[in-house]
Amino acid sequence: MTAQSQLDLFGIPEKQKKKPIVSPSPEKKPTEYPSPKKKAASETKTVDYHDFPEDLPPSYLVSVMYDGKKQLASLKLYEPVSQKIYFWDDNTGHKPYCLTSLPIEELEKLRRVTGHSGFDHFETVEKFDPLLDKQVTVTKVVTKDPLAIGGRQSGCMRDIIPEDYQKLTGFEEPPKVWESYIRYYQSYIYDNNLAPGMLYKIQKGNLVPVQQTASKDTIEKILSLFPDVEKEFLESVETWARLLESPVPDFRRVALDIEVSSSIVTRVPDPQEAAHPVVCVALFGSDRKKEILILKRDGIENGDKKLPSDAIVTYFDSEKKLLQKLFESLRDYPFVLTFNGDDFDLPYLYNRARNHFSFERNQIPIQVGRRVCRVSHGVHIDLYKFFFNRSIQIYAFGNKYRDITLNAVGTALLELPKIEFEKPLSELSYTELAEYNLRDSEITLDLTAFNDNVVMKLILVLSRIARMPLEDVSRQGVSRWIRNFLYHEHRQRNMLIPNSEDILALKGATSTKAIIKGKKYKGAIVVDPVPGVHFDVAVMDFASLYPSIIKVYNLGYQTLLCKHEECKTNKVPETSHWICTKNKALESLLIGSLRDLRVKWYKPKSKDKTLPKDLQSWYTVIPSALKVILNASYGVFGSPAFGLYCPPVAEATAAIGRHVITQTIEKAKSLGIEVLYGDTDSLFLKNPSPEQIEIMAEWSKTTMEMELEVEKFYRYAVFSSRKKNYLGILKGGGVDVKGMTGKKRHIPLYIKKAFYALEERLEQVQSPADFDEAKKEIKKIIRDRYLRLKQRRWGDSPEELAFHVVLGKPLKDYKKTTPQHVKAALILKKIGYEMKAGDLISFVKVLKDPRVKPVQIASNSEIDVDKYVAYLQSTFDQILDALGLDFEEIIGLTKLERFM
DNA sequence: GCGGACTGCTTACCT
DNA sequence: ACAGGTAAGCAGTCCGCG
Repeated sequence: MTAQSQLDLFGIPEKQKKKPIVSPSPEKKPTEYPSPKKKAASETKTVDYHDFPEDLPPSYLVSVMYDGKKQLASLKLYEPVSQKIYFWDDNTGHKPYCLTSLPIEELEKLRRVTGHSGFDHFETVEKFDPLLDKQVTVTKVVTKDPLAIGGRQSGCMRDIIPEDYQKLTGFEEPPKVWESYIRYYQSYIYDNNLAPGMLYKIQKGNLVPVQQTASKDTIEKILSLFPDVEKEFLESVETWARLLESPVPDFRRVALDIEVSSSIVTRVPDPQEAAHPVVCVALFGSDRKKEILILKRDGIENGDKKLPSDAIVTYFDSEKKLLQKLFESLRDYPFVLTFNGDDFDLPYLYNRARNHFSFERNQIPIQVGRRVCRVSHGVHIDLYKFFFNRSIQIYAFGNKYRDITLNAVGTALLELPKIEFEKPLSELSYTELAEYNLRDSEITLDLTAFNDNVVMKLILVLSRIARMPLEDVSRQGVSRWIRNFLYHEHRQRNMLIPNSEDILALKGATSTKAIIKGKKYKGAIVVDPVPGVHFDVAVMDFASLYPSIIKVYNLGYQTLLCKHEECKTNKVPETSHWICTKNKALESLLIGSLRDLRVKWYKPKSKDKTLPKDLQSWYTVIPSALKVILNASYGVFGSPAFGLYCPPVAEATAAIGRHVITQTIEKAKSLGIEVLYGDTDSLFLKNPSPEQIEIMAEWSKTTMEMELEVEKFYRYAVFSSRKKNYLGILKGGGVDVKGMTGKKRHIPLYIKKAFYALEERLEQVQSPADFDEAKKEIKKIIRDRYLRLKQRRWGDSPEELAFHVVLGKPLKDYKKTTPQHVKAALILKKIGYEMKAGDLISFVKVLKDPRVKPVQIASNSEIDVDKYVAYLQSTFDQILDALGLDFEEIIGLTKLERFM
């Protein structure tokens, strides 16, 4: 539950390694298989990258899609030796279907069903209904086409079965339809027990999974960590272990970035219209191959920028030829990376080519969808979407990047900033533009290549866990990942996948009252801190508290509020909910085994420095991926967007969490340990002895089955009376600052600098005796900053005084109030800036009326100094309280002056 | 007409 | 489109005040 961790994937960038296959357990290279016949990318108009080999050596399943023309599932496989994508079409005759409670005889009465152009046939099947807790007989309605099940048009099975049957019989309760919302290719993955990201081969035209014989030892080792567990739990661990211990390919890929000429500087060109020419394109390959395509234009200087000597630079007289060459180069790479390519680069290229140069569809290797753009010959990954993902941002990259722009993410993760120019892009020379363009593509590529390709590995491992194509897993959120792996497990066990609304109707009600207005249920406990400076503080926390609770307490939508009378006494504390004592919940089993695998195997592995480099890299990726999933595994149950949405599951988890921590606090007190603070799953203990710590850990394990461990020791910690707000100096150095204003991103740099100086000074303090001296210097730091403000000596421009606040929604949606950053944004809009949700607004506080001004147009003379003094005060009050200091006294106001 | 108490909105953060 | 809890600042409203 801790957000920060040594396990995040951020690190100093390394040179990308050249290695065909990175295998955690050394695999035989698949060279014994015949090499697939080569098919050169021809320059003719034919786009037939569908290469359907009879035999294919071990290849990674990277995507599954539905081919509407052929009406079947089509797979993309990445062969790591030739580094090409091959296609395989389903040959098993698998078809789309949904399930319904109506028997065949009744369904046959429904004309619109049997007469539907997409209708294929009915089958009677047995399933286990997890909501009714019994075997049921249902009818499988099989169709020729997924659209017949539940497309966007009306008249599909999902709608007409209940509608028409109700009309026919006049019954109040319409018959149920299940699994009609599942995408066909996902259904195909579930039914065939496929795992995207894993190795398959094609043998005499059939798809065959490749068994990983060499990883057997590792699997055995892992399983031996779980001695006395139930068979089902062990099987689950084994499945996860197989998915996670498989080798990883080297992804041959290219980053694409385009530049478009535009008349208005502050506006992004519309990709639908694609009205302006594509003037420059940069391609940056994982083989470090650089290609720059430049359109010749009137009046543009060549410029004197030196481009890299190994870059292939081509000038084009005609934009059409440029596009042709670009498409040809793109086809050479199985994986295409962009930053915002779904919404800009790819649709722009497609529409430009179609609308202005009459390209045929098959001449463009781009497929434009509503929200996603694919490349027809391979896999397109839009890194904007991936890095935008909150879970990835926080848990995988430890919140290292704040806003999601190529520059911000690039700077934070790569130390490779964008190239800046004083003039607008339209005025750049050819070589200047090319340099800029190439750098963007380089950043894009490196975002996936740094730290030994962690990002590619992360996407791969997530797609294995979630059973989703790489394209989807990189674009969708954690609730989809968790939903899909749970759906898959339902199918594997022949369980009916319940409709979300049925779960909600049966067990949707919560029974606690949230502290925050508008929330569904009560959450975690935050203990009031003991204000002051405390030396020798041990921070103990529960390892994955919520996943542990889900595991130990058997939580899941099936087991909460179950049907059995005899379970009703098995109450969740502080709620009216009960938990089943007869059956095991699927979520409990799966999340539990995943948690145990992370704690028992992957976390220790990640600290093992004796492993070879590539293995070390892999063993940092996996715990991060697991962390992302586990951290969200509780929250999704409280989210309506989640397919198995069940608020009582989330509510019970939080309630048990409160119970666990409350008991632990009581235990500490009974041992005579002072509890200084605690939040959700952590306890700050004042100077406990090693024995006391041991007793706490042991007690927690035996009485609650929860693992309580020391996370860190503070030499001393500083608390005010505020929750979620403290500063801790670690034993051995380093400062943790949590929740303090001085660290928040929106605060002006001018104030942050003072806060940082304070931090540095506090870090020097070794003992209570050192504080006297430190306090003196802290007073000086604050007084200096204050005086400089008063004397208006902050620099040539008010840059350092700017607040930086994100625009949370489109400007027009601020209806109830107009916050200051919105006022600033409105001014910017007036002078021609395009303002959209997610933009970071920088503004300063001024004396004149709207009291704020965008920093771009503000000058030193108009700054409202007193406002900044007030901010300085509130920022430092958070610390000064505890140190026994007073801001106003520090800046030289006497008690009397303050009173007045 | 104005100021203080209050509520609600908004953002950033913690676990 | 994972959750709830907390801090802070500001916008807007209501009420009392001869």
